[in-house]
Parts: sequence; structure tokens; C-alpha cells
Amino acid sequence: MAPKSPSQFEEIRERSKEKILQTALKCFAEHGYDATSIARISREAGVSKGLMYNYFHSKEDLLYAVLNQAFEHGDELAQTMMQAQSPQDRIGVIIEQSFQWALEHAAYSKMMISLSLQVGKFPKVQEMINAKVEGMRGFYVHLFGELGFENPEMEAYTFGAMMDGLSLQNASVGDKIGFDRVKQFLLDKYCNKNKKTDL
Amino acid sequence: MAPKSPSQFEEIRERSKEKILQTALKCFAEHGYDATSIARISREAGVSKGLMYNYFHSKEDLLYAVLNQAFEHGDELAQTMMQAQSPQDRIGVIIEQSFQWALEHAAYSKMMISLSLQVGKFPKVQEMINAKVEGMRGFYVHLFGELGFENPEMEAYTFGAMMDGLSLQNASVGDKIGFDRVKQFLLDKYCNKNKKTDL
Amino acid sequence: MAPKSPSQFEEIRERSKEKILQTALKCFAEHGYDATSIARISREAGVSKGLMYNYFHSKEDLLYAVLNQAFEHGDELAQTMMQAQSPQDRIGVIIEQSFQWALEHAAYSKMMISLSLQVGKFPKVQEMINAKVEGMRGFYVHLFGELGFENPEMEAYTFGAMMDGLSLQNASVGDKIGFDRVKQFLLDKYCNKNKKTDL
Amino acid sequence: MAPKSPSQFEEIRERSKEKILQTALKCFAEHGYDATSIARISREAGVSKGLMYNYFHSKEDLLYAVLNQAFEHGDELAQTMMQAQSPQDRIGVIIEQSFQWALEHAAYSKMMISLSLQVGKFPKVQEMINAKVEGMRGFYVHLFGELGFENPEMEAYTFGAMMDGLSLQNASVGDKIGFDRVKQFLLDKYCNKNKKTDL
DNA sequence: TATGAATGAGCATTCATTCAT
DNA sequence: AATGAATGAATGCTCATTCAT
Repeated sequence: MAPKSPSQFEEIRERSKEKILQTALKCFAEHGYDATSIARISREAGVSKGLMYNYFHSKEDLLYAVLNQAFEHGDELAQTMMQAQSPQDRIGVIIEQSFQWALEHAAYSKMMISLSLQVGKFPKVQEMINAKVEGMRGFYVHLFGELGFENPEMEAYTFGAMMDGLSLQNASVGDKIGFDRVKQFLLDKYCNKNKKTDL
Repeated sequence: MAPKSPSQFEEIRERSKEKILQTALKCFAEHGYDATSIARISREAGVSKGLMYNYFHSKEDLLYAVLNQAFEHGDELAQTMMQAQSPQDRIGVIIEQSFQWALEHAAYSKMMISLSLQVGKFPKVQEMINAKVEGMRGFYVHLFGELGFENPEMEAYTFGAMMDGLSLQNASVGDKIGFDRVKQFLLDKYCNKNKKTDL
Repeated sequence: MAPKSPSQFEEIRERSKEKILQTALKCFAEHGYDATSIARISREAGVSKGLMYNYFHSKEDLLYAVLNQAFEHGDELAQTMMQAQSPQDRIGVIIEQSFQWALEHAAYSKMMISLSLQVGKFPKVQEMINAKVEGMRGFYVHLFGELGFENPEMEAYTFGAMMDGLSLQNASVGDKIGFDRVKQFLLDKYCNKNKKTDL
Repeated sequence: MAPKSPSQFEEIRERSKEKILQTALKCFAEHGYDATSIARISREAGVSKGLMYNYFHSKEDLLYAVLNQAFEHGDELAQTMMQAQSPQDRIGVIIEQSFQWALEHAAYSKMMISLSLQVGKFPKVQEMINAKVEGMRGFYVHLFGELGFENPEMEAYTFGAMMDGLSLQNASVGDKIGFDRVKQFLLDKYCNKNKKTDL
């Protein structure tokens, strides 16, 4: 009965929006963007279809919002990676984190790869992904230089391709070969870490 | 006056079928299976929607036909690869051919990757792809053993992942970094070939 | 400003649903289930095609809903029939009511007969109709026994067949011969009622 | 090689036409008019789709041709019936023949009833059926007069309705109650035949 | 006479989006 | 802020019919 204060409205808005975003991420990752209907998202988020259009202009808009949030998480991850001191530690952290992330968020990777393949359809998505990839590549090149490789650019590029390939494998058929062993192999190769990780 | 001869009909059939298959491949690759409508394929192939069902029972059937054609191409490639004599030559041929194939048939790769991500939807496709991949992996492991690597299994696996990753790059954003240089880098790394290719 | 109340929605839903059901019955009866397109029903009901799927999962579902409504009417009728005291009154009521129902709801009869002929296609419909018919037959046999017929089973069966035949006549060519006279003839025959009905 | 004589052509025409008609009757009876595609008829008749349009203007035309042929058979049957000498024999023959025909050609009855229910769609079919029914009714009325019934018109009408109803029963659920017993019951009732038939 | 490739209108169904309340 | 009824264009698919040979 009592009129709500502006801040209360704001809070309600944020809660609904967040709920929608989370549900949308889950659905997009689980079934893909195309196969996820607005009806499903709204049902699973417990809101009406109409409300979704209150916060997001269109289904595509919702996708961008979801991706932006996801990229923010990715950035936090990148920050963590860069805090390691020695180059060997840094690449170790990258390998560790990448595997962990890929395994824990397989559905999410799947969505990203899927989107990146629909070339003309989501130019904004392409841009977002490209920017990330380019940034990552620059970082890799520098890192492989520090590690003393002769051709850091190509090393960085092929290393990145390999990590992408592993992610693709995981996204498509899952962990059939044992990613733990692959991770250990890579750690040995790039960091000379002989001690087993506890994973 | 006389009815068309069976061979005339056969020729007409083959021509239409081939036209549809090619257009379907192009569309599936460019926009993905789901986002490609029968209407679009028929429009771009210059035939009626109805005709497609004269040759293919369903959209899914058409997909399988396209894939079978693709796999036939792939098999021819595999034959070529295995004819090289020394292990160094073999991996060289693999690298050369893979790059060439990926660049020339980016459409196929794109479609395959896209399909491999829709896990539950096309069990037949999964099977076809898995069988190929497993076969390839076995071949790789043996090859890296011959090449004297300490851990041929992991080397094979990471090498395969890298090639997949490159293919994915090509399929999503195209050749931005210069695959020629990457190819040369890999040839140098795995075959000690110092002479530049003429590309 | 405020969202519609649940009861408002409920009312709107009921109105639309009822409109669709009535139109569907009319169309199914007039042209048969197969020959009636969803487009036609929605057009005649004055709603969009899409809306129909808001209330009924499929065309078949819509059919079942229509049938259920019809059976409810039938059940009410059966209740009335059984309230008559003497056997003569009961068969009189049956004859009166059957004629009245067949004439007033020719659409229902037509649809039912039509469906009952498509044997393998709607097992559920077959079941529903068979159950009704069997129940009715049992009732008839008992009744003709009470009326003192020598072979109540056969009398009941042929009586039922005759009523079905009349219904079929009405459904196909309409009342060409004057069902009133037929009804009077049957009342005279089975109830010795000499007084004219007011129909 | 040798040019065919006109009579040879004629013979070929007749053979093809007859084959198509027979197959069409079989298909229409088995699956109904609507559910039978031209493709199916031509396939099962072993001719091309095009040829069918050489002999019959349309699918509807084919239906009329099929029905005409069928009615001719029916007429032969009627001739047989009328050759019996006494009225008692005549109605006996009618009952016997009707049951035999209905049981042997259930699919065919089904098609007729089905068609007769699609009122506006096949006016010609309606006409054909109505003409037959009227003719039959006249014959029945006369017969029931000869048999000494008080109200021959109504007796004829209800008798016809009953036979129709039995046919409908047979067409929809088949012989569940034992038509033999029903037949015997009717023979006893109308012909005072006490001797069992050998069926 | 005979063929079957080709057409296009029609079907049931789905779904992003709008809007009155 | 929030609802869900309503829309209509699009989808995969079917089938009677036409036509060049």
C-alpha cells in the first residue's frame, strides 16, 4: 500500500534484471542461443515475457548483456593471471586457470564458439570476442618472449590455437582423453614443473 | 513425343541434386544448420522448395548427404597423407594438406565444428565425426612415436588440438594472422625444413 | 498501470477458448477433421493462428477438447433418460431425446461418425466412442428385456443400429423424409402412445 | 518398332485405365480419399503420375470414375435381388446379400459413408448416392407393402436405416457382436425362415 | 502413349514481439 | 513495474498438378 521509494524500485529492477541475465546465460549455454526461446527464459526466471522487454530491447540485446557480464568475469580471471611474478609462474597460472575454467564452464565455452561461428549474424559479438582474443594474443606474445622462445609470435599463436582446440574438444565430446594428463604435460613442457599438482 | 530416356532423367536428377547439395553446404557453413531454412537453400539453388523433397527426405537427410560428400573428400586427403615415405615427410604432408584443406574448404570445417557442438541433436553426425577423429588420433600417435618424441600420445593430442584450434580460428574470423607463416613455422618445427615454400 | 488481475485474465482466456472450441466444432462437423485447417478455424473464430496454440497444444488436442465437450452434453442427456419411471416411458424418452439431439446437434453427430470411420488414426477417440456405445447397448438390452421382447439383445442391437442409421441419414443428406413422422411411428410402435406430440 | 494399330492403342489405353481404377478403388477404400495421394496410386498401379492425368482430369475426376464403376457392380447386385419370386424371398435375398456385401467390402462402405458426410465438397457424389438411395427406398416401400405391413413407407425407411446403421457399425469397429446372429434374427423376423443358414 | 522432374499453394506449428491493462 | 493474451511472419514439409520430352 505504501508508495515505494525510488531506491526500492531500483532494487527491484536490479533483482529482476539479474535474475533474467543469469537464467538467460544458463539457457543460452545449455541449449544454444537459437534453440532458447524467450518463453523459456521468462518461465525459468519466473517473470513474464513482457517484463523482459522492459529491460532488454530484444533477444539479441539480451545476448549482448549476457556476454558483457560474462566478459567481466573473464577480465577478473585475466587480472589474477597477471599477478604471478615470474614468466614461468604466469604461464603456469594461465594453463591451470584455462583448464579449470574450460571444465567448469563447458556450456559457456560452447555458446561462445557457436556464436563466433555465425559470422555475419552478430557483428557486435564478433567484435567483443575479437577484442578479447587480440588482447590475449598480445599478452601471450610478450610472455613467450620473456620465456626466451625464438619466435614468440608464432609460439603464442600456436599455443593459443592449441588451448582453443582443447576447449573445442571439451565443448563437443567432453573430456574423453583425460585433460588432467594433458595439463600436466603442458605444465612440464612450459614451466619445468616436475612436482605433480594436487588436481 | 517419346518419354525421356532413363539416362536423361538420371542426368537431370544428378544435376539438380548436385546443385542443391552445393548450395546447402554453402548455406549450412555460412549460417549454421538451424539458421538455414529450406526456403533459403532452394531460393539460392534456383529450384522450388518442393523439389528438394524429391531428392532428400528431410532437412536432416540433406545434412547427412552434405556430410557424406564432405567425408569422401576427407578420405581422399587421408589417402594422400599416408603415402609419404619418411615420418618427417608424412607430418609435412599432413601440415601442408591440412592448411590447404582448411583454407579451401573453410565452409566444410565451419559446418563440422558447428555441428559437433550441438551434442545431443545429431547422434549420427557425432558418430561420424568421432570415428574420423579417433582414427586420426591413432595415426598421429604412431607418427609422433616414429618422430622420436618422448610422449607421443600427448604430443599427438596437443598437435591435433592445435590444428583444430587453427581451423576454428579460420572458420570464425578467417585468416587474420597469416596462416602461411604459421604453416612455415610448423614445418620448420616438425620437419626441419629450412627451405621456404613458394607460397 | 497495474497488471491485469488473474481473474480478468481467466475471463479473457475462457472467452477465447470457448470461441475457438465452438468454431472448431462447427468446422470439424461441416468439413471433417482433416479438411479443416487451423487457418480456417482461426479465421472463422476471428483470432490469430498463433493464439490457438496458446490454448491447445495441437490440432489433435483441439479435437479432443471438442469431443470432451460433446460427451459432457451426451452425459447430461443420458441422465435425463434414466429418470423416466416405466420402461415404456424410458424408451419414449430415448426416442424423443435422440431425435431432438440428432436434429439440434447434427454437427456433433457428423463429426463423431466421421471420426469413428478413421479407425487407426485416433485411438483415443475410438476408445471414448466405444465406451459410450457399449454402455448404451447394455442399457438398451436391459430395457428391451423389461419391455418383454423375446430376444432383447438382438432387439436392442437392431434398434441401436436403426437409430445410428437415422443419425447418419441426417448427418449426410439432412431431414429429407420428415423425421417427425419417423419419430411418431417409432413412438407408436414401442410405446403405444397414440397421442400426438406437440413437435 | 512396328507402328501399333489403332485397336492395339485402344487396348493399351483400356488396360492402363482399368489398372488405375482398380488401384484407386483399393487405395481410396483402404485409406480414404483425402489420405490417398496421387503419388501412391500411381506407384501402386505401376504407372507414372503424368499418365493418370492423361485419363482422368483430376483426383476428383478419378474418384467419380471409381464410384461409377462401383455403382455398376451395385446395380448387378440389385438385379439379382429382384429376381426372387415371393416378397419373402426377396427380402431374404436382400438381407443375405447386404450382409455378405457389407462384410466383404467393408472398406468400400467406409469410403462411401465417409464421402457422403463431406456434404458440400463432392456434390456429384452426393447426387449419385442420393439417386441410389431413393431408388432403393422406392423398392423397399413397395416390398414392405407386398409383405402386408400397415405402414410400408415407415417400415421401409426404418429398415433401411437399420441396414445403414449395421453397415456403419461394421465400417467403424468391425463385427464385434456377431453379424451372423443379427442376420439370422432378421431373417426370422421378416421371412419366418426357421431353418438355420449354413453360415 | 508415357515419363517423372518441377512447381507452388497449402499445411501444422513456433516464436519474437507488442500492447491494453 | 508487471502481466500474459494476441499477433503474424517464418519454418519444415506435402501433394495435386503441369510440362518438356
